[in-house]
Amino acid sequence: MDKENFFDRVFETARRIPVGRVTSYGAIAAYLGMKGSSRMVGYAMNASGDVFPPVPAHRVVNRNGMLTGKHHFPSPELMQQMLENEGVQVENDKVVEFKKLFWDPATAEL
DNA sequence: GCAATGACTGGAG
DNA sequence: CCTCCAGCCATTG
Repeated sequence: MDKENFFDRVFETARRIPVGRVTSYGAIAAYLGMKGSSRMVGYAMNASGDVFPPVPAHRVVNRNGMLTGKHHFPSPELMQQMLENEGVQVENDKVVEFKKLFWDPATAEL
C-alpha cells in the first residue's frame, strides 16, 4: 500500500501524543492542514491496526472527549482500560478531565 | 465516475 | 452536557 501517505501523517502525529494525554481528531486534522477531513483521521485510525509501529488510537477521542472508537478496538473495553492505565480517568465512555488532559500537536514541543 | 459509508465537527435547540 | 442537522472529504464497491 503506497497510498498510506495520508494515514502516515495521522499515525505520526498520534504517536507523538504523550502518555496520560489525549487529543481530538479535529486537532490532528487541523495540525495536518485538513481541518475539514476530521473524519478521515478517524478513518486512518481504523487502519492503525494494520501498520507498524502500533498507533495509540486509545489516546485519540472526539472533540467531546468521548471514546467513539472503542468499538473498533480488539475489545471495546480495552480502550478505556489503557487510558486508565496511563492515568487518564474515564467515565461513561468519555474522558473526565478531557479539557485538562487535552494535548494539541500544534502546541506540542519537538 | 457516482453512490454509499464513516473512530468527526460546529451550530442551534 | 445531550440531541439533531448539515457539511466535508478520502476510501471503497
